[in-house]
Amino acid sequence: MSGPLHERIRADFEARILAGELAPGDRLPTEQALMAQYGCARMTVSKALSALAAAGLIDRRKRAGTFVARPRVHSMILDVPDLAAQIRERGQHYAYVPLERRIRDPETGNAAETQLAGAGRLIQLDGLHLADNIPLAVEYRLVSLAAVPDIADAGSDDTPPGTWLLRHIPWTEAETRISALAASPAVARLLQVAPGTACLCVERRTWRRAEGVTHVRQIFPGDAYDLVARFGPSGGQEG
Amino acid sequence: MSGPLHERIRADFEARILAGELAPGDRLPTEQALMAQYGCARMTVSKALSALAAAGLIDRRKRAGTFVARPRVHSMILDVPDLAAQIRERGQHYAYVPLERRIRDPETGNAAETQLAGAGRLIQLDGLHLADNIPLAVEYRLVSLAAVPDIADAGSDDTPPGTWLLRHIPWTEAETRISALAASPAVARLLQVAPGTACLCVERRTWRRAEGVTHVRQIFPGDAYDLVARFGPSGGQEG
DNA sequence: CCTGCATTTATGTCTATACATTATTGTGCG
DNA sequence: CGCACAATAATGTATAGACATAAATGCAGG
Repeated sequence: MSGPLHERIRADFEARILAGELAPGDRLPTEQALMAQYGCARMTVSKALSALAAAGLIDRRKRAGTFVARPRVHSMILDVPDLAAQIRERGQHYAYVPLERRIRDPETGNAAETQLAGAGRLIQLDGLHLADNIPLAVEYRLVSLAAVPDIADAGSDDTPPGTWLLRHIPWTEAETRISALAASPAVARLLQVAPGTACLCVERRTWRRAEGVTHVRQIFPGDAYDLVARFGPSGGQEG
Repeated sequence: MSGPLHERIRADFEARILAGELAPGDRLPTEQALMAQYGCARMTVSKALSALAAAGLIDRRKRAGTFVARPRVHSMILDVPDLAAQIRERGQHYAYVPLERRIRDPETGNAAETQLAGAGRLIQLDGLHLADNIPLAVEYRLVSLAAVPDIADAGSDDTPPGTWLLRHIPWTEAETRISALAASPAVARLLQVAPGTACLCVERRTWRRAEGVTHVRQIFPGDAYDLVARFGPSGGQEG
Protein backbone atom coordinates (compact mmCIF):
# COMPACT_ATOMS: atom_id res chain seq x y z
CA MET A 1 0.00 0.00 0.00
CA SER A 2 2.51 2.64 -1.06
CA GLY A 3 2.45 5.21 -3.83
CA PRO A 4 1.69 8.89 -3.51
CA LEU A 5 0.41 9.96 -0.14
CA HIS A 6 -2.52 11.96 -1.50
CA GLU A 7 -3.64 8.90 -3.40
CA ARG A 8 -3.43 6.77 -0.28
CA ILE A 9 -5.56 9.26 1.65
CA ARG A 10 -8.09 9.36 -1.18
CA ALA A 11 -8.26 5.58 -1.37
CA ASP A 12 -8.63 5.30 2.40
CA PHE A 13 -11.73 7.44 2.46
CA GLU A 14 -13.15 6.02 -0.72
CA ALA A 15 -12.97 2.58 0.83
CA ARG A 16 -14.53 3.68 4.09
CA ILE A 17 -17.38 5.45 2.32
CA LEU A 18 -18.08 2.61 -0.08
CA ALA A 19 -17.99 0.13 2.75
CA GLY A 20 -20.60 2.11 4.63
CA GLU A 21 -18.33 2.75 7.58
CA LEU A 22 -18.86 6.41 6.78
CA ALA A 23 -22.53 6.94 6.06
CA PRO A 24 -24.04 9.76 4.00
CA GLY A 25 -24.11 12.94 6.04
CA ASP A 26 -21.23 11.89 8.28
CA ARG A 27 -18.59 14.49 8.80
CA LEU A 28 -14.99 13.83 7.84
CA PRO A 29 -12.13 15.12 9.98
CA THR A 30 -11.06 18.67 9.20
CA GLU A 31 -8.08 19.19 6.96
CA GLN A 32 -6.14 20.27 10.02
CA ALA A 33 -6.91 16.98 11.73
CA LEU A 34 -5.95 15.00 8.65
CA MET A 35 -2.66 16.92 8.37
CA ALA A 36 -1.84 15.78 11.86
CA GLN A 37 -3.10 12.25 11.31
CA TYR A 38 -1.10 11.65 8.14
CA GLY A 39 1.77 13.96 9.06
CA CYS A 40 1.66 15.96 5.88
CA ALA A 41 0.92 19.44 4.55
CA ARG A 42 -2.54 20.77 3.97
CA MET A 43 -2.21 20.80 0.18
CA THR A 44 -1.70 17.06 0.23
CA VAL A 45 -4.88 16.46 2.20
CA SER A 46 -6.70 18.95 0.02
CA LYS A 47 -5.67 17.16 -3.16
CA ALA A 48 -7.06 13.90 -1.86
CA LEU A 49 -10.35 15.49 -0.81
CA SER A 50 -10.65 17.39 -4.08
CA ALA A 51 -10.47 14.11 -5.99
CA LEU A 52 -13.21 12.61 -3.82
CA ALA A 53 -15.33 15.72 -4.31
CA ALA A 54 -14.83 15.57 -8.07
CA ALA A 55 -15.97 11.96 -7.99
CA GLY A 56 -19.09 13.02 -6.10
CA LEU A 57 -18.35 11.00 -2.98
CA ILE A 58 -18.09 13.97 -0.62
CA ASP A 59 -19.40 17.50 -0.27
CA ARG A 60 -17.12 20.22 1.04
CA ARG A 61 -18.69 23.27 2.60
CA LYS A 62 -16.81 26.28 3.83
CA ARG A 63 -16.85 26.80 7.52
CA ALA A 64 -18.98 23.70 8.01
CA GLY A 65 -16.57 20.98 6.98
CA THR A 66 -16.51 17.97 4.71
CA PHE A 67 -19.35 15.43 4.59
CA VAL A 68 -20.09 12.16 2.90
CA ALA A 69 -22.41 13.02 0.02
CA ARG A 70 -25.90 11.61 -0.25
CA PRO A 71 -26.04 9.40 -3.29
CA ARG A 72 -28.28 10.98 -5.85
CA VAL A 73 -29.18 9.32 -9.04
CA HIS A 74 -27.32 6.14 -9.69
CA SER A 75 -25.35 7.29 -12.68
CA MET A 76 -23.76 4.41 -14.45
CA ILE A 77 -21.02 4.25 -16.98
CA LEU A 78 -22.32 2.89 -20.23
CA ASP A 79 -19.57 1.83 -22.56
CA VAL A 80 -20.74 2.26 -26.11
CA PRO A 81 -17.65 1.00 -27.85
CA ASP A 82 -16.99 0.56 -31.48
CA LEU A 83 -18.90 -2.51 -32.59
CA ALA A 84 -15.98 -3.74 -34.66
CA ALA A 85 -13.61 -3.58 -31.73
CA GLN A 86 -16.09 -5.20 -29.41
CA ILE A 87 -16.74 -8.14 -31.69
CA ARG A 88 -13.05 -8.72 -32.34
CA GLU A 89 -12.45 -8.64 -28.60
CA ARG A 90 -14.75 -11.60 -28.22
CA GLY A 91 -12.59 -13.49 -30.70
CA GLN A 92 -15.16 -13.37 -33.46
CA HIS A 93 -14.64 -12.33 -37.04
CA TYR A 94 -16.05 -8.92 -37.82
CA ALA A 95 -17.34 -7.68 -41.16
CA TYR A 96 -19.30 -4.68 -42.35
CA VAL A 97 -21.55 -4.88 -45.38
CA PRO A 98 -22.53 -1.52 -46.86
CA LEU A 99 -26.09 -1.40 -48.05
CA GLU A 100 -26.63 2.21 -49.03
CA ARG A 101 -24.46 5.24 -49.64
CA ARG A 102 -26.32 8.21 -50.98
CA ILE A 103 -25.89 11.96 -50.78
CA ARG A 104 -29.19 13.69 -50.46
CA ASP A 105 -30.98 16.73 -49.07
CA PRO A 106 -32.74 16.54 -45.72
CA GLU A 107 -36.38 15.61 -45.96
CA THR A 108 -38.45 18.76 -45.96
CA GLY A 109 -40.53 18.84 -42.82
CA ASN A 110 -38.22 16.47 -40.96
CA ALA A 111 -36.93 18.77 -38.23
CA ALA A 112 -34.25 16.37 -37.03
CA GLU A 113 -32.79 16.00 -40.50
CA THR A 114 -32.81 19.67 -41.41
CA GLN A 115 -31.20 20.53 -38.11
CA LEU A 116 -28.54 17.88 -38.62
CA ALA A 117 -27.79 19.01 -42.15
CA GLY A 118 -27.33 22.64 -41.17
CA ALA A 119 -26.41 24.62 -44.24
CA GLY A 120 -25.28 21.57 -46.24
CA ARG A 121 -26.54 18.21 -47.39
CA LEU A 122 -26.59 14.78 -45.80
CA ILE A 123 -24.95 11.49 -46.62
CA GLN A 124 -26.91 8.37 -45.83
CA LEU A 125 -24.82 5.35 -44.89
CA ASP A 126 -26.68 2.15 -44.13
CA GLY A 127 -25.02 -1.15 -43.50
CA LEU A 128 -24.96 -4.47 -41.72
CA HIS A 129 -22.60 -5.57 -38.97
CA LEU A 130 -21.64 -9.24 -39.06
CA ALA A 131 -20.07 -11.33 -36.30
CA ASP A 132 -18.72 -14.60 -37.68
CA ASN A 133 -20.86 -13.90 -40.75
CA ILE A 134 -24.04 -13.80 -38.66
CA PRO A 135 -25.95 -10.51 -38.80
CA LEU A 136 -25.56 -8.71 -35.48
CA ALA A 137 -27.00 -5.30 -36.26
CA VAL A 138 -28.49 -3.15 -38.96
CA GLU A 139 -27.26 0.40 -38.96
CA TYR A 140 -29.02 3.43 -40.42
CA ARG A 141 -26.78 6.47 -40.36
CA LEU A 142 -26.97 10.04 -41.49
CA VAL A 143 -23.87 12.23 -41.51
CA SER A 144 -23.81 15.98 -42.00
CA LEU A 145 -21.56 16.85 -44.91
CA ALA A 146 -21.22 20.37 -43.55
CA ALA A 147 -19.67 18.99 -40.38
CA VAL A 148 -17.66 16.18 -41.96
CA PRO A 149 -16.83 17.09 -45.57
CA ASP A 150 -14.03 14.50 -45.71
CA ILE A 151 -16.45 11.63 -45.50
CA ALA A 152 -17.62 12.07 -49.09
CA ASP A 153 -14.40 10.82 -50.64
CA ALA A 154 -12.97 8.95 -47.65
CA GLY A 155 -13.91 5.49 -46.52
CA SER A 156 -13.14 2.33 -48.35
CA ASP A 157 -16.48 0.64 -48.30
CA ASP A 158 -15.77 -2.15 -45.86
CA THR A 159 -14.75 -0.05 -42.86
CA PRO A 160 -17.85 0.87 -40.91
CA PRO A 161 -18.53 4.61 -40.83
CA GLY A 162 -18.74 4.56 -37.05
CA THR A 163 -15.14 3.47 -36.76
CA TRP A 164 -14.08 6.03 -39.34
CA LEU A 165 -15.92 8.82 -37.58
CA LEU A 166 -14.56 7.88 -34.18
CA ARG A 167 -11.05 8.32 -35.52
CA HIS A 168 -11.72 11.56 -37.37
CA ILE A 169 -14.25 13.45 -35.23
CA PRO A 170 -13.37 12.72 -31.64
CA TRP A 171 -14.56 14.46 -28.50
CA THR A 172 -18.06 15.21 -29.47
CA GLU A 173 -21.17 15.47 -27.40
CA ALA A 174 -23.63 12.68 -27.78
CA GLU A 175 -27.00 11.48 -26.62
CA THR A 176 -27.93 7.85 -26.71
CA ARG A 177 -31.45 6.54 -26.56
CA ILE A 178 -32.15 2.90 -25.93
CA SER A 179 -35.48 1.28 -26.60
CA ALA A 180 -37.06 -1.96 -27.69
CA LEU A 181 -39.02 -2.48 -30.89
CA ALA A 182 -40.41 -5.25 -33.00
CA ALA A 183 -38.46 -6.08 -36.14
CA SER A 184 -40.06 -4.64 -39.24
CA PRO A 185 -40.14 -6.93 -42.28
CA ALA A 186 -37.15 -5.15 -43.82
CA VAL A 187 -35.11 -5.33 -40.63
CA ALA A 188 -36.15 -8.93 -40.02
CA ARG A 189 -34.95 -9.96 -43.48
CA LEU A 190 -31.57 -8.28 -42.97
CA LEU A 191 -31.06 -9.75 -39.50
CA GLN A 192 -32.40 -13.13 -40.59
CA VAL A 193 -34.99 -13.29 -37.84
CA ALA A 194 -38.75 -13.57 -37.88
CA PRO A 195 -40.67 -10.34 -38.40
CA GLY A 196 -41.88 -8.99 -35.06
CA THR A 197 -38.90 -10.33 -33.14
CA ALA A 198 -38.03 -8.13 -30.16
CA CYS A 199 -35.01 -6.01 -31.00
CA LEU A 200 -32.82 -3.61 -29.09
CA CYS A 201 -32.65 -0.18 -30.71
CA VAL A 202 -29.71 2.09 -29.92
CA GLU A 203 -30.12 5.56 -31.32
CA ARG A 204 -27.32 8.05 -31.00
CA ARG A 205 -27.13 11.69 -31.96
CA THR A 206 -23.79 13.45 -31.98
CA TRP A 207 -22.86 17.10 -31.97
CA ARG A 208 -19.72 19.14 -32.13
CA ARG A 209 -20.05 22.65 -30.80
CA ALA A 210 -23.81 22.61 -31.29
CA GLU A 211 -23.33 21.57 -34.90
CA GLY A 212 -24.89 18.23 -35.73
CA VAL A 213 -22.45 15.53 -36.83
CA THR A 214 -24.28 12.26 -37.17
CA HIS A 215 -27.44 10.45 -36.25
CA VAL A 216 -27.34 6.68 -36.13
CA ARG A 217 -29.83 3.94 -35.36
CA GLN A 218 -28.55 0.45 -34.67
CA ILE A 219 -30.95 -2.44 -34.34
CA PHE A 220 -29.87 -5.68 -32.70
CA PRO A 221 -31.78 -8.92 -32.35
CA GLY A 222 -32.87 -8.98 -28.73
CA ASP A 223 -31.35 -12.31 -27.90
CA ALA A 224 -27.99 -11.58 -29.49
CA TYR A 225 -26.81 -8.47 -27.74
CA ASP A 226 -26.77 -6.96 -24.29
CA LEU A 227 -25.64 -3.51 -23.31
CA VAL A 228 -23.76 -3.50 -20.04
CA ALA A 229 -23.17 -0.56 -17.77
CA ARG A 230 -21.29 -0.40 -14.53
CA PHE A 231 -21.13 1.74 -11.47
CA GLY A 232 -18.49 1.38 -8.85
CA PRO A 233 -15.30 2.66 -7.30
CA SER A 234 -13.00 0.96 -9.78
CA GLY A 235 -15.08 2.23 -12.64
CA GLY A 236 -13.21 5.46 -12.45
CA GLN A 237 -13.25 6.55 -16.03
CA GLU A 238 -14.72 9.92 -15.22
CA GLY A 239 -14.82 10.98 -18.79
CA MET B 1 -15.35 34.77 -17.57
CA SER B 2 -14.01 35.03 -14.04
CA GLY B 3 -13.79 32.50 -11.22
CA PRO B 4 -10.75 30.52 -10.12
CA LEU B 5 -7.81 30.76 -12.44
CA HIS B 6 -7.15 27.02 -12.53
CA GLU B 7 -10.74 26.49 -13.59
CA ARG B 8 -10.40 29.04 -16.35
CA ILE B 9 -7.27 27.35 -17.66
CA ARG B 10 -9.00 23.97 -17.53
CA ALA B 11 -12.06 25.28 -19.34
CA ASP B 12 -9.89 26.97 -21.98
CA PHE B 13 -8.22 23.73 -22.97
CA GLU B 14 -11.34 21.66 -22.65
CA ALA B 15 -13.04 23.98 -25.12
CA ARG B 16 -10.12 23.91 -27.54
CA ILE B 17 -9.91 20.14 -27.44
CA LEU B 18 -13.64 19.62 -27.80
CA ALA B 19 -13.75 22.09 -30.66
CA GLY B 20 -11.06 20.17 -32.49
CA GLU B 21 -8.65 23.07 -32.51
CA LEU B 22 -6.34 20.78 -30.60
CA ALA B 23 -6.42 17.37 -32.25
CA PRO B 24 -5.57 14.04 -30.61
CA GLY B 25 -1.83 13.68 -30.36
CA ASP B 26 -1.19 17.41 -30.38
CA ARG B 27 1.17 18.66 -27.77
CA LEU B 28 0.09 21.23 -25.22
CA PRO B 29 2.45 23.96 -24.06
CA THR B 30 4.72 22.96 -21.20
CA GLU B 31 3.76 23.96 -17.70
CA GLN B 32 6.55 26.52 -17.80
CA ALA B 33 5.05 28.11 -20.89
CA LEU B 34 1.59 28.14 -19.37
CA MET B 35 2.94 29.74 -16.18
CA ALA B 36 4.26 32.57 -18.32
CA GLN B 37 1.16 32.77 -20.47
CA TYR B 38 -1.28 32.98 -17.58
CA GLY B 39 1.11 34.71 -15.21
CA CYS B 40 0.65 32.23 -12.39
CA ALA B 41 2.51 29.62 -10.38
CA ARG B 42 3.12 26.11 -11.61
CA MET B 43 0.78 24.49 -9.09
CA THR B 44 -2.10 26.43 -10.59
CA VAL B 45 -1.35 25.19 -14.09
CA SER B 46 -0.82 21.71 -12.73
CA LYS B 47 -4.20 21.69 -11.03
CA ALA B 48 -5.92 22.56 -14.29
CA LEU B 49 -4.04 19.90 -16.23
CA SER B 50 -4.64 17.29 -13.55
CA ALA B 51 -8.37 17.81 -13.87
CA LEU B 52 -8.19 17.39 -17.63
CA ALA B 53 -6.09 14.26 -17.20
CA ALA B 54 -8.58 12.84 -14.70
CA ALA B 55 -11.33 13.48 -17.22
CA GLY B 56 -9.35 11.58 -19.84
CA LEU B 57 -8.94 14.50 -22.19
CA ILE B 58 -5.17 14.64 -22.02
CA ASP B 59 -2.21 12.36 -21.36
CA ARG B 60 0.73 13.65 -19.38
CA ARG B 61 4.10 12.00 -19.85
CA LYS B 62 7.16 12.88 -17.88
CA ARG B 63 9.91 14.48 -19.85
CA ALA B 64 7.85 14.22 -23.05
CA GLY B 65 5.08 16.69 -22.27
CA THR B 66 1.30 16.82 -22.29
CA PHE B 67 -0.75 15.61 -25.24
CA VAL B 68 -4.37 15.54 -26.28
CA ALA B 69 -5.54 11.99 -25.59
CA ARG B 70 -6.80 9.76 -28.32
CA PRO B 71 -10.46 9.10 -27.68
CA ARG B 72 -10.96 5.60 -26.44
CA VAL B 73 -14.28 4.07 -25.88
CA HIS B 74 -17.05 6.58 -25.79
CA SER B 75 -18.21 6.04 -22.26
CA MET B 76 -21.53 7.60 -21.58
CA ILE B 77 -23.26 8.47 -18.37
CA LEU B 78 -26.41 6.45 -18.05
CA ASP B 79 -28.74 7.87 -15.46
CA VAL B 80 -30.70 5.06 -13.89
CA PRO B 81 -32.81 7.08 -11.53
CA ASP B 82 -35.46 5.94 -9.22
CA LEU B 83 -38.52 5.13 -11.29
CA ALA B 84 -40.83 6.83 -8.83
CA ALA B 85 -38.87 10.07 -8.94
CA GLN B 86 -38.63 9.97 -12.71
CA ILE B 87 -42.34 9.51 -13.23
CA ARG B 88 -43.24 12.25 -10.78
CA GLU B 89 -40.79 14.56 -12.54
CA ARG B 90 -42.82 14.17 -15.70
CA GLY B 91 -45.85 15.33 -13.81
CA GLN B 92 -47.51 11.93 -13.76
CA HIS B 93 -48.98 10.12 -10.83
CA TYR B 94 -46.83 7.27 -9.57
CA ALA B 95 -47.97 4.14 -7.83
CA TYR B 96 -46.42 0.82 -6.89
CA VAL B 97 -48.49 -2.33 -6.64
CA PRO B 98 -46.82 -5.17 -4.75
CA LEU B 99 -47.49 -8.56 -6.26
CA GLU B 100 -45.33 -10.91 -4.25
CA ARG B 101 -43.41 -10.78 -1.00
CA ARG B 102 -41.96 -14.07 0.06
CA ILE B 103 -38.94 -15.14 2.05
CA ARG B 104 -37.38 -18.26 0.62
CA ASP B 105 -34.15 -20.17 0.14
CA PRO B 106 -32.14 -19.78 -3.02
CA GLU B 107 -32.96 -22.32 -5.69
CA THR B 108 -30.52 -25.18 -5.44
CA GLY B 109 -28.44 -25.24 -8.59
CA ASN B 110 -29.09 -21.58 -9.35
CA ALA B 111 -25.59 -20.15 -8.99
CA ALA B 112 -26.69 -16.52 -9.19
CA GLU B 113 -29.22 -16.97 -6.40
CA THR B 114 -26.97 -18.94 -4.07
CA GLN B 115 -24.21 -16.41 -4.54
CA LEU B 116 -26.59 -13.54 -3.85
CA ALA B 117 -27.99 -15.19 -0.75
CA GLY B 118 -24.57 -15.82 0.77
CA ALA B 119 -25.04 -17.45 4.15
CA GLY B 120 -28.66 -16.34 4.51
CA ARG B 121 -31.96 -16.50 2.74
CA LEU B 122 -33.60 -14.35 0.08
CA ILE B 123 -36.65 -12.17 0.00
CA GLN B 124 -38.53 -12.03 -3.24
CA LEU B 125 -40.30 -8.73 -3.97
CA ASP B 126 -42.25 -8.50 -7.19
CA GLY B 127 -44.42 -5.58 -8.15
CA LEU B 128 -45.81 -3.31 -10.78
CA HIS B 129 -44.92 0.33 -11.44
CA LEU B 130 -47.81 2.49 -12.59
CA ALA B 131 -47.68 5.91 -14.23
CA ASP B 132 -51.09 7.58 -14.17
CA ASN B 133 -52.51 4.13 -13.42
CA ILE B 134 -51.05 2.69 -16.61
CA PRO B 135 -48.58 -0.17 -16.12
CA LEU B 136 -45.08 1.05 -16.93
CA ALA B 137 -42.93 -1.80 -15.71
CA VAL B 138 -42.99 -5.17 -14.01
CA GLU B 139 -40.29 -5.66 -11.46
CA TYR B 140 -38.89 -8.95 -10.23
CA ARG B 141 -36.51 -8.42 -7.34
CA LEU B 142 -34.49 -10.59 -5.03
CA VAL B 143 -32.83 -9.13 -1.95
CA SER B 144 -30.26 -10.85 0.22
CA LEU B 145 -31.47 -10.93 3.80
CA ALA B 146 -27.88 -11.42 4.96
CA ALA B 147 -26.94 -8.08 3.41
CA VAL B 148 -30.14 -6.21 4.27
CA PRO B 149 -31.72 -7.72 7.35
CA ASP B 150 -33.79 -4.58 7.95
CA ILE B 151 -35.88 -5.15 4.87
CA ALA B 152 -37.83 -8.00 6.42
CA ASP B 153 -39.82 -5.77 8.77
CA ALA B 154 -39.35 -2.44 6.99
CA GLY B 155 -41.27 -1.18 4.03
CA SER B 156 -44.88 -0.25 4.03
CA ASP B 157 -46.12 -2.11 1.04
CA ASP B 158 -46.72 0.78 -1.31
CA THR B 159 -43.19 2.20 -1.37
CA PRO B 160 -41.22 0.43 -4.05
CA PRO B 161 -38.30 -1.58 -2.68
CA GLY B 162 -35.91 0.18 -5.06
CA THR B 163 -36.58 3.52 -3.44
CA TRP B 164 -36.27 2.01 0.00
CA LEU B 165 -32.98 0.32 -0.83
CA LEU B 166 -31.54 3.46 -2.39
CA ARG B 167 -32.06 5.29 0.86
CA HIS B 168 -30.78 2.53 3.10
CA ILE B 169 -27.93 0.94 1.19
CA PRO B 170 -26.18 3.69 -0.73
CA TRP B 171 -22.79 3.54 -2.44
CA THR B 172 -22.97 0.10 -3.86
CA GLU B 173 -21.38 -1.35 -6.92
CA ALA B 174 -23.75 -2.31 -9.65
CA GLU B 175 -23.87 -3.85 -13.07
CA THR B 176 -26.75 -3.12 -15.39
CA ARG B 177 -27.62 -5.22 -18.39
CA ILE B 178 -30.02 -3.97 -21.00
CA SER B 179 -31.66 -6.19 -23.55
CA ALA B 180 -34.83 -6.63 -25.55
CA LEU B 181 -37.24 -9.50 -25.16
CA ALA B 182 -40.72 -10.53 -26.20
CA ALA B 183 -43.38 -10.25 -23.52
CA SER B 184 -44.22 -13.61 -22.00
CA PRO B 185 -47.92 -14.27 -21.40
CA ALA B 186 -47.55 -13.45 -17.71
CA VAL B 187 -45.69 -10.21 -18.37
CA ALA B 188 -48.07 -9.25 -21.17
CA ARG B 189 -51.06 -9.64 -18.87
CA LEU B 190 -49.49 -7.46 -16.19
CA LEU B 191 -48.41 -4.76 -18.63
CA GLN B 192 -51.70 -4.96 -20.51
CA VAL B 193 -50.04 -5.52 -23.87
CA ALA B 194 -50.24 -8.32 -26.40
CA PRO B 195 -48.05 -11.37 -25.71
CA GLY B 196 -44.89 -11.18 -27.78
CA THR B 197 -44.72 -7.38 -27.64
CA ALA B 198 -41.15 -6.13 -27.76
CA CYS B 199 -40.07 -5.07 -24.28
CA LEU B 200 -37.02 -3.41 -22.80
CA CYS B 201 -35.43 -5.46 -20.05
CA VAL B 202 -33.19 -3.74 -17.51
CA GLU B 203 -31.43 -6.16 -15.23
CA ARG B 204 -29.30 -4.88 -12.39
CA ARG B 205 -27.13 -6.68 -9.93
CA THR B 206 -25.81 -4.84 -6.90
CA TRP B 207 -22.99 -5.60 -4.52
CA ARG B 208 -21.51 -4.13 -1.42
CA ARG B 209 -17.95 -5.15 -0.70
CA ALA B 210 -18.29 -8.26 -2.83
CA GLU B 211 -21.40 -9.25 -0.91
CA GLY B 212 -24.50 -9.47 -3.06
CA VAL B 213 -27.30 -7.07 -2.15
CA THR B 214 -30.03 -7.31 -4.74
CA HIS B 215 -30.81 -8.54 -8.19
CA VAL B 216 -33.63 -6.87 -10.06
CA ARG B 217 -35.24 -7.28 -13.46
CA GLN B 218 -37.51 -4.55 -14.78
CA ILE B 219 -39.49 -5.07 -17.95
CA PHE B 220 -40.94 -2.09 -19.84
CA PRO B 221 -43.21 -2.10 -22.86
CA GLY B 222 -40.90 -1.12 -25.73
CA ASP B 223 -42.95 1.82 -26.88
CA ALA B 224 -43.45 3.32 -23.43
CA TYR B 225 -39.96 3.84 -22.16
CA ASP B 226 -36.57 4.98 -23.41
CA LEU B 227 -33.32 4.95 -21.56
CA VAL B 228 -31.22 7.99 -22.28
CA ALA B 229 -27.49 8.39 -21.78
CA ARG B 230 -25.31 11.38 -22.37
CA PHE B 231 -21.72 12.13 -23.05
CA GLY B 232 -20.33 15.60 -23.15
CA PRO B 233 -18.11 18.21 -21.54
CA SER B 234 -20.75 19.50 -19.19
CA GLY B 235 -21.88 15.97 -18.46
CA GLY B 236 -19.62 15.69 -15.47
CA GLN B 237 -20.86 12.86 -13.38
CA GLU B 238 -21.68 14.75 -10.23
CA GLY B 239 -25.00 13.02 -10.04
C1' DC C 1 -37.53 36.50 21.43
C1' DC C 2 -35.71 37.90 17.34
C1' DT C 3 -32.68 40.58 14.42
C1' DG C 4 -28.29 42.13 12.85
C1' DC C 5 -23.46 42.37 13.17
C1' DA C 6 -18.94 40.76 14.35
C1' DT C 7 -16.22 36.66 15.13
C1' DT C 8 -14.45 32.42 14.21
C1' DT C 9 -13.56 28.38 11.71
C1' DA C 10 -13.54 25.82 8.02
C1' DT C 11 -12.53 25.26 3.02
C1' DG C 12 -10.77 27.64 -1.59
C1' DT C 13 -7.14 29.54 -4.08
C1' DC C 14 -2.58 30.71 -4.99
C1' DT C 15 2.55 31.40 -4.50
C1' DA C 16 7.34 30.07 -4.43
C1' DT C 17 10.26 26.45 -3.82
C1' DA C 18 12.37 21.89 -3.46
C1' DC C 19 13.29 17.44 -4.72
C1' DA C 20 11.74 13.00 -7.11
C1' DT C 21 10.82 10.51 -11.22
C1' DT C 22 11.18 9.29 -15.88
C1' DA C 23 11.72 9.15 -20.58
C1' DT C 24 14.01 11.45 -24.19
C1' DT C 25 18.16 13.19 -26.07
C1' DG C 26 22.74 13.35 -26.95
C1' DT C 27 27.49 11.94 -26.46
C1' DG C 28 31.36 9.08 -26.35
C1' DC C 29 33.46 4.73 -26.56
C1' DG C 30 34.13 0.23 -28.44
C1' DC D 1 27.31 1.81 -36.55
C1' DG D 2 25.36 0.80 -32.32
C1' DC D 3 25.30 0.36 -27.50
C1' DA D 4 25.81 2.20 -22.75
C1' DC D 5 25.50 5.96 -20.01
C1' DA D 6 25.10 10.58 -18.64
C1' DA D 7 22.72 15.02 -19.21
C1' DT D 8 18.42 17.14 -19.57
C1' DA D 9 13.80 18.51 -19.74
C1' DA D 10 9.51 17.62 -18.65
C1' DT D 11 5.91 16.09 -15.26
C1' DG D 12 4.87 14.26 -10.19
C1' DT D 13 4.79 15.04 -5.41
C1' DA D 14 5.18 17.62 -1.49
C1' DT D 15 6.05 21.67 1.80
C1' DA D 16 4.93 25.99 4.30
C1' DG D 17 2.73 29.89 4.16
C1' DA D 18 -0.52 33.68 2.70
C1' DC D 19 -4.80 35.63 1.78
C1' DA D 20 -9.78 34.97 0.19
C1' DT D 21 -14.38 33.45 1.05
C1' DA D 22 -18.31 31.69 3.06
C1' DA D 23 -21.17 30.09 6.53
C1' DA D 24 -22.11 28.71 11.33
C1' DT D 25 -21.85 30.78 15.79
C1' DG D 26 -22.23 33.94 19.40
C1' DC D 27 -23.23 38.28 21.26
C1' DA D 28 -25.47 42.68 21.77
C1' DG D 29 -29.32 45.63 21.28
C1' DG D 30 -33.94 46.38 20.37
